[in-house]
Amino acid sequence: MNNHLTLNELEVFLQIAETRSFRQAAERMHVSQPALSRTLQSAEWKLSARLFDRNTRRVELSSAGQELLPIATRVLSEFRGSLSDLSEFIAGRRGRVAVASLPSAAAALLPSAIALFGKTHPQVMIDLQPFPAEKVQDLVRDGHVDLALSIRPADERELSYEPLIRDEFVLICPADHALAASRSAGWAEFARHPYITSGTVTSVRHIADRVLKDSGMAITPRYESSNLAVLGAMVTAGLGISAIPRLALRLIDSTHLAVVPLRKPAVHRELGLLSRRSRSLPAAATRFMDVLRAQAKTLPGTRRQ
Amino acid sequence: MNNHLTLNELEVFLQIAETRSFRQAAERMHVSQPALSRTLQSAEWKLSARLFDRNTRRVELSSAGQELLPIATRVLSEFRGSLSDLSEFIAGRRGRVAVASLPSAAAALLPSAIALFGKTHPQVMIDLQPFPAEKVQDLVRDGHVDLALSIRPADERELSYEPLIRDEFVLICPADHALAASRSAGWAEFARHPYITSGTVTSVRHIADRVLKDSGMAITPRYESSNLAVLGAMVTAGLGISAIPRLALRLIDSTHLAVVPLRKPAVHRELGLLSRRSRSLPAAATRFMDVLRAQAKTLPGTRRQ
DNA sequence: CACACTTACGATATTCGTAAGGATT
DNA sequence: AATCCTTACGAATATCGTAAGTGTG
Repeated sequence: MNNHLTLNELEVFLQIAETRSFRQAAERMHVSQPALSRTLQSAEWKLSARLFDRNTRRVELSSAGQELLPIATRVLSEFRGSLSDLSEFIAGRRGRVAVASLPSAAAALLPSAIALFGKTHPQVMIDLQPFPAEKVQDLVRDGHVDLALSIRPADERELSYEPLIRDEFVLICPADHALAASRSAGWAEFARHPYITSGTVTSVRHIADRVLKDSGMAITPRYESSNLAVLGAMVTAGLGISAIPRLALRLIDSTHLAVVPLRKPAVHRELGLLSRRSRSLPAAATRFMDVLRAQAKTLPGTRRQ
Repeated sequence: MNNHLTLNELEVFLQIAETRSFRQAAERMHVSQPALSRTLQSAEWKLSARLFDRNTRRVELSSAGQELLPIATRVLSEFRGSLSDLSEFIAGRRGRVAVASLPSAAAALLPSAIALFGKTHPQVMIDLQPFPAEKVQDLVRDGHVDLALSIRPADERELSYEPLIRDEFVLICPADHALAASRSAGWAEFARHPYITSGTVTSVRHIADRVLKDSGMAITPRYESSNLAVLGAMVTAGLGISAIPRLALRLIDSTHLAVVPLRKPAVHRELGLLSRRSRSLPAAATRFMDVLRAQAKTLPGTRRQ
């Protein structure tokens, strides 16, 4: 025989204590009165103490009952409160979502998505961490973030990747540059004008290098900056021209820049949702991914795959 | 279907979370492993969320499980702690006992009883309230105290009375008084010497008055004091002699007093345990009553009935 | 005698353990 | 192949509701 009190027994005790009547308590709990009577007896048997001094006309708390009353109230309310908090979490209405992202996506796509998500999920905290692609992958793989916005990972065994947006490469040059008025340009321009590249570790650099290598042209960068804002300033200053994904424009002061789509060949950087396989996501994270997918469709200057 | 979590389900969850293994958790809880598996599934079904990301080789907390872990720990420990406190109370090892008592018994019998009780019940607080007999009865009847030490109540329908000690009346006189050396005395002495009585509302006064009336002697008090300590001082000062129960000597500075048993006739004030009928006593109060009964047997100058 | 709690008893629902199944290393 | 979690199923246990019983005002 188990001599631990049940939550139901506590509840029965509480209802009898409140109504001072077995019959009314039974009505409240939608059970027959004998059933409730037996439940209380079971509790009393387990405690080896009467909880109510009662006869057919009076029901009063015994001393043990008086001692149990605050306990039952506290335990039950804490139990329910906590479990209700938990179901809020499970429903995705409360919690924390850790998101890693390439800096360009963090600046271009995520702020509006976070704002939209926040309207329907005020109790969910979004923790946004901008990092280069490799670091982003590590964060997802190690479980430090729930999801990420990044390029397709080399190894998809542990990581799940879902394409979201295609980000077109554009040429940037000073507003008064000869190319500024062009409707489109080719990568061959980087052989004719000083070429500024982004830092060696970025995904942008990798893609640009590959395109230039495939083209067969021998193009040597004139300058290099691992910081896109600095790179933008260098272009503005007339030091040269560069190629960046359109989304990355959000990281640059483009007031005095001209932006020309690169169409020969057209090159896109694909960005997608990264998450860890074999790990269930918090519901809030799943909801946030839904918002990101919806948001990606409406992004200007990008095309869905 | 009830969709409230069970304490057992919480416990199962906690054990699995601690051991990260269904099999080990089942051993700890002394149930078969399939039973435990089903219990967890029931919890997951009720919450509409997986609590562990698991396969046959790995058991890890899901995000919902991580959220539930501190809740389960807190709820279960509070539940057990509170119920363990309660069983201490029910066993009489913890709690509070409110005791009312005639002042003489409070001074003579109760301090040593409380000291003895305190040795075996360090967690029980005794609240001792000295009052005249009528007030004592009211306190018991209204439930303000659990038990009392007093004279037999006039109405025993609501109050239960159990005789405990018989307290012999003694004559007190100055140490240099003519009666001081007597081995015993009669109530007739109060006709031959100035007689000091206690206040009108006390049980001592009622008994003395009745004895004197029954004796047929016309004895008028010379002085009166409702405070026994003052009465004792008056006797010491030579203003007269008095009759008090032997226990009341504890309320008096008897350094310069002589105490002579009153034997013609021998008169006793009976004191007993008073408690309320139809009301279960806290276990600690019952234990204290046991100590009082034992203590009463050993009291010098009194005889058990 | 009317009302409220308790006891009795048959029916229902829940929980359990054993045994077989399936998946991962 | 070994280990661990899941599913299946019959058995044991617990809980329930109806009806009869008991006591109090």
